Amino acid sequence: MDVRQLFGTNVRRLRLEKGLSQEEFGFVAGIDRTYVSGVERGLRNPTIVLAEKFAQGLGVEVDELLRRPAKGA
Amino acid sequence: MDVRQLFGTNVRRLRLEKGLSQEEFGFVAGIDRTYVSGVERGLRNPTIVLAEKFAQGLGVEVDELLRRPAKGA
DNA sequence: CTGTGACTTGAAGTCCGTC
DNA sequence: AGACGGACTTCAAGTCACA
Repeated sequence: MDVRQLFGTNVRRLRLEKGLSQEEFGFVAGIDRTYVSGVERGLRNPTIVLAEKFAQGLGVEVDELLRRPAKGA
Repeated sequence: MDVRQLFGTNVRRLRLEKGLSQEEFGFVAGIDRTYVSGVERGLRNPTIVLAEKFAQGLGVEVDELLRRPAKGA
């Protein structure tokens, strides 16, 4: 699994859990909505600084967004 | 603590634990020695794809490099 | 062996709009 | 609400010489 895909999947999951649209999330996180879209689809390769911006907007730690889903869960 | 500093500190710690010089690590990870230097000092803002390259070279998961040191340890 | 400044090229990141 | 396109500016990627 590609890191970008992994990152995007985690972002989407957490964003949905918070019941936010891409636009709303982009607004609170201070990130362009088209960029959010690209990231969630694994098309973008964000920097670690941007990654933290995503994390803060989602209320989680950065490393959580790069964590591989636990198999046994 | 800035993410870049955090990332760099983790990289340096892990690299030292493996007893590698920046040059040696750069070689195994396929990253320029000066780039490694810049990252370890928190001057660079690597992308998540680069971050994974660092992780692979160090034999750890990506999220580990962005993990904040546990206070109670 | 490492730090550092400088440099070119490519991609990150933003903004516009459309479907 | 979200996918997707183009054009644009900024900055990261990657490498060098030198301390």
